[in-house]
Amino acid sequence: MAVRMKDIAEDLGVSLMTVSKALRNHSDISQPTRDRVLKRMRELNYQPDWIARSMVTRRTYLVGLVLPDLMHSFFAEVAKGVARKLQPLGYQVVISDTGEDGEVEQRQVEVLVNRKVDGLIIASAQRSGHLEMFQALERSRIPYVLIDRMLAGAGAHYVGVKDDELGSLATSHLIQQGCRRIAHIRGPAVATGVGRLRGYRRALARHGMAVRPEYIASGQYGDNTGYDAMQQLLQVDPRPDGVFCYNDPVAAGAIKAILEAGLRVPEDIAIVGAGNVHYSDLLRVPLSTVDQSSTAIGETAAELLSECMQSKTPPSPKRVFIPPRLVVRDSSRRRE
Amino acid sequence: MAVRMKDIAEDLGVSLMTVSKALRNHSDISQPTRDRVLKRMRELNYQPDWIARSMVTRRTYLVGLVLPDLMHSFFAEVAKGVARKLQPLGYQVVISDTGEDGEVEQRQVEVLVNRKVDGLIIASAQRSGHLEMFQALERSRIPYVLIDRMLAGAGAHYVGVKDDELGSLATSHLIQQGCRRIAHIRGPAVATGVGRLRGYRRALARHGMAVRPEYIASGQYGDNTGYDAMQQLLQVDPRPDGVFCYNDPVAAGAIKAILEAGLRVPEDIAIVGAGNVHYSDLLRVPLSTVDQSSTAIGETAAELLSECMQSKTPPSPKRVFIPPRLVVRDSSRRRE
DNA sequence: GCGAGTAACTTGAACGGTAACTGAGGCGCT
DNA sequence: AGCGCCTCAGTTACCGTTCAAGTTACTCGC
Repeated sequence: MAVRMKDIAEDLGVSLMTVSKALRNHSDISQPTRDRVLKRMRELNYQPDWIARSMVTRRTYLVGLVLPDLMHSFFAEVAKGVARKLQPLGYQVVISDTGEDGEVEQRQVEVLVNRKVDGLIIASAQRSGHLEMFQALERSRIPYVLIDRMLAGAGAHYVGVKDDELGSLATSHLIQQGCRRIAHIRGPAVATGVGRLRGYRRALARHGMAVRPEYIASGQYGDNTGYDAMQQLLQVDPRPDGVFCYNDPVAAGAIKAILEAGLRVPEDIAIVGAGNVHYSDLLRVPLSTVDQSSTAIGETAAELLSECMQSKTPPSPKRVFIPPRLVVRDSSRRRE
Repeated sequence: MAVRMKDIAEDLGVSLMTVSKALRNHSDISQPTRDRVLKRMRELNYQPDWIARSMVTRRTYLVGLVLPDLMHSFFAEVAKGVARKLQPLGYQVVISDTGEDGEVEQRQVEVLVNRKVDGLIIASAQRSGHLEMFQALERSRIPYVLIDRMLAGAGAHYVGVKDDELGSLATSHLIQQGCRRIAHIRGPAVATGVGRLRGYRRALARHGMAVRPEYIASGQYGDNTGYDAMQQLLQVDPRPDGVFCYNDPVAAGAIKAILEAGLRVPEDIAIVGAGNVHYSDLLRVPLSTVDQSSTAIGETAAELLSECMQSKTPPSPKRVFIPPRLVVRDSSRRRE
């Protein structure tokens, strides 16, 4: 089997503790001894046993990353950001895809807590108001950072954009492009969905435009719901001339519906999405969108979490807002 | 702190071992005692400590999933398939994104082996011929399954498509659609790239068409390389009228280049990709592609691996080939 | 020349489990 | 009565590490 510290100790005729100290370059050991030990370790290719170590240190160097949907490239990008920051620090990332299901999420978080991960990063699929999971999390004393979707509840760390700002930015852009009948395909009743809707409303109000309920269609997360929602909007009279979509997949679906109806994007209807997924530029009509700096979100969350995991006392809740950034492509360009 | 078996034992006035046996419903325990123990466990919400258990059982219930790029939705889909199969069995999946870098991959695999994962699923970014990593893996006795990219080397388990078959299928399709000057944007020198190229060659040969070196452009993995490669191909005289692209992102980039050059897809140039990524239908031109059943690959690999992890004796290497399936969309439809 | 101080190493007890024995009774059989 | 066997529970010994608390042996000041 693998080499253990004991083997090296016996081999060198020193005690186990000496080896252990040398390994972790503890202070009270002489340079010659330290060298002898380290040399032998290298020779035997000794690899410390994480499990045994975890057992006594109570740290696993495992971090849980709980995401609603890995196939949504926004989250895949976040995951990359998280891993990139955390791996150099010696952490491994356990990714869990909840399929946008709050209950699955809750179970997964339980499992991860049970596994004694050192920390968690969560883009929660919990509906607003459902906070049991977080109360349980608080009790477990495991530090966690929320990303993308903020929950009103307890003062948790958060990294993401302000969704109302995002919604407002996208909507204002459509107004500036000359759209006058602006619709919104809203997302589900999670924080992001609600916030973006609020931003949409606010932007309209600020420009003195009325919010027409029939211009607010319910989507969910994916492209087919965007397709369906858009078909409904096309029935409304007068037809909208601009649509702010909850996210890019929804927007892509909406564009498909518009083109199939024989209309043009952006001439007849301008479209803005959100997320700036990496293939936005390759869609039927290159998609205008609001960039959320997904990689930065992942990296920042990872940094914040690693701070929390270092300090013994839980630092006061921090909220990092990443400014949303408009990326204009063809789908909304109506004026030069 | 958390409840331990010891607490329950003392609480009930039985020995620790009794509790342990009851928990794992070992045979030599009476029903009444078992019930008493289990009841108390539930009351105290006892959660076995994975780490302590791993320490002695030498199993971690962790599985490593090593992928070249999570943002390529093909791999994200595979990951979902793997997780879906493995989580119900009590395994957690540790995902590692190697960024298509063989060295990073090697380090990551080392880390995972070191962490004593129970098994590995790998879509390797190793260039063909570089087998050190796998030799080391064999030595570690940790079961592993290769996916997507087969390596000629040792008899490892494999799940994926036959890439030459895939290449041949795509190329034949272009021929059937009436293309006569068929180019290929090839992938890197990993198994998939090589195999698809071979299939392309074979299909041309079978139809008595010559393979023209200037029709084979070097791409890599991503859409921008597809874009660049296509621009080169557009310079060739005579211009190709059909292109089989290494994968969907490459194909998407190629389409962008063609449209920007003022040509039409598929009328001037027909395009086929591979992978059937979920947004294929939403691209500039809905993309014809070869489906590789990514989810099925993930699930099958997971099943195969869990078999290996169960049986004490390493089962003989199995290769599961998933038949590639042509999905025709607009980008290659030239005949009704 | 003696106690205090210190540098360098050792000891023993966890950490929370599991596995392989060991042992106490009860029962049926000769 | 004595033997073996079965059922159920308890004992003991780890698993590989870390940590707090020793134990040496040597230096130093007075």
